Amino acid sequence: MARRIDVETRPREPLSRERVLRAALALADAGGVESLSMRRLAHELEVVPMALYKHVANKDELLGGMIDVVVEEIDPPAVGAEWKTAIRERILSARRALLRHPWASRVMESRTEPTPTVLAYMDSMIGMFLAGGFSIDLTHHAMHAMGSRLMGFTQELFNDTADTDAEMEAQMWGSMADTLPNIYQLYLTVSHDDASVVGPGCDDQFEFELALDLLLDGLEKLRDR
Amino acid sequence: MARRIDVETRPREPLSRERVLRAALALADAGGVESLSMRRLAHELEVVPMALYKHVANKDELLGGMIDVVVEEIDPPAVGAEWKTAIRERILSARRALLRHPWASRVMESRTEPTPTVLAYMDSMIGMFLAGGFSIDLTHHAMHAMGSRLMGFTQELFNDTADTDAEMEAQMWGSMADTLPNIYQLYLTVSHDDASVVGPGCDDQFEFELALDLLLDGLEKLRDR
DNA sequence: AAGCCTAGGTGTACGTCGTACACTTGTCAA
DNA sequence: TTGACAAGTGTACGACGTACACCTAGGCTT
Repeated sequence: MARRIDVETRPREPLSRERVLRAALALADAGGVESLSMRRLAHELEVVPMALYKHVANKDELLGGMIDVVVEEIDPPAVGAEWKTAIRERILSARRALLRHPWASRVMESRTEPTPTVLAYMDSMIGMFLAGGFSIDLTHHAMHAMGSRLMGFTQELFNDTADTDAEMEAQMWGSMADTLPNIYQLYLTVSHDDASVVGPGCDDQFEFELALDLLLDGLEKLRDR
Repeated sequence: MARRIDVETRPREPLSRERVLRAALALADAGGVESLSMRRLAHELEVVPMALYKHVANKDELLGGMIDVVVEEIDPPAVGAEWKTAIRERILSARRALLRHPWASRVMESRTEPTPTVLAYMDSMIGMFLAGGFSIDLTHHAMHAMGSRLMGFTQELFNDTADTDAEMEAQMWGSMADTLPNIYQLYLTVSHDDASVVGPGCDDQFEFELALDLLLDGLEKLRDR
């Protein structure tokens, strides 16, 4: 009887919480969060599913850890800058992190409890408002008014990234002229705007900054009143 | 051999899409959306799981139908009112509908494609901005800036309705004084504010209206420029 | 009256999921 | 040498959504 041959010569570096998180990030980045299962993740790491549970309590904690990684990618507050530009820049940095990991906003929304890392981010944001001369009460209102936009969330209802085939889409727009005249009108004007647009004729970055500035300017007026 | 006795005398009214939706709404209202499964829903209707599929294509379509029911609860636009109060009132009505069905916002966020009912609501919202004298372009920006708030979404990051036991909470706040000083400070001032508050010392309705007015006032300024 | 179509409800089965629990194995301290 | 402990394994369970074949009762055509 032949003895077992080591078909796998490399000793396979051991798992670790960090390695698990990295692989989970990669999986979610590549295929969306719905393609991230404990079993698939284990498979990716060439390990049996239950091995993950030695490094992560359960799937929920895994998701929390993944969010922490994303939040930690957000730049620290700029030093010495005026409050508004400092907050603005930080939120734009958060948005960049979120765009790098499109699954993150959905995951955050689906969770009920914030992780300590997220709390720390919120705490630092509160500090930025206070440092900008906002009273405690007004800072409180500001945090609520900004809401998830503080984390760079776009807060759009539907990300129109769904790629339907062109034919069906054309037919849809055709029938829309009668049933949804206003949306149709909007679509017409937007689609032949200037060329500095993303996707279906609409610059998401511009829209985000516009809404952000609307809020920040409004808050500033409240502060100075 | 005794013939089978009808132990079930009432003929059990037949299923229908509407009956399925109503039962699904009830289930989600009662126990949250995570307690809504096709199997449980079928059980509630005293029917075998697969029977549902004669009235609903699949679970996703069921969720879409549930959202439609919620959206249809939103009041129609007030006639003859000024644009800002009309939009304001309608959004507040949407918020009331959402508070009646707390699962609805999460479900909407998790979907990629809007239902025709939701599209109709958006269309009518666009119409309200146009009727208020907004240009097409500015209306477009307004719709983006309002985002999911148009549907009454609160856009808070974490709904602090999680009821942890008091002891753990007290301990948490204790350690927080050092690690999260700003959140702690906010908590201190908010918790002994005036008594016109809801829940943990914070009037969600007030915060929602404040943020809403911030945006509407800002948009109005853009329009008049 | 006879036959048949069809809408609506049933039963069984498959593949996937998260994870509990008992086990082996490899490593290092005493 | 022992024996504790951390890390990985194997098996199993109860959910889940839903494909597919089947039954059955009512109403229509002939």
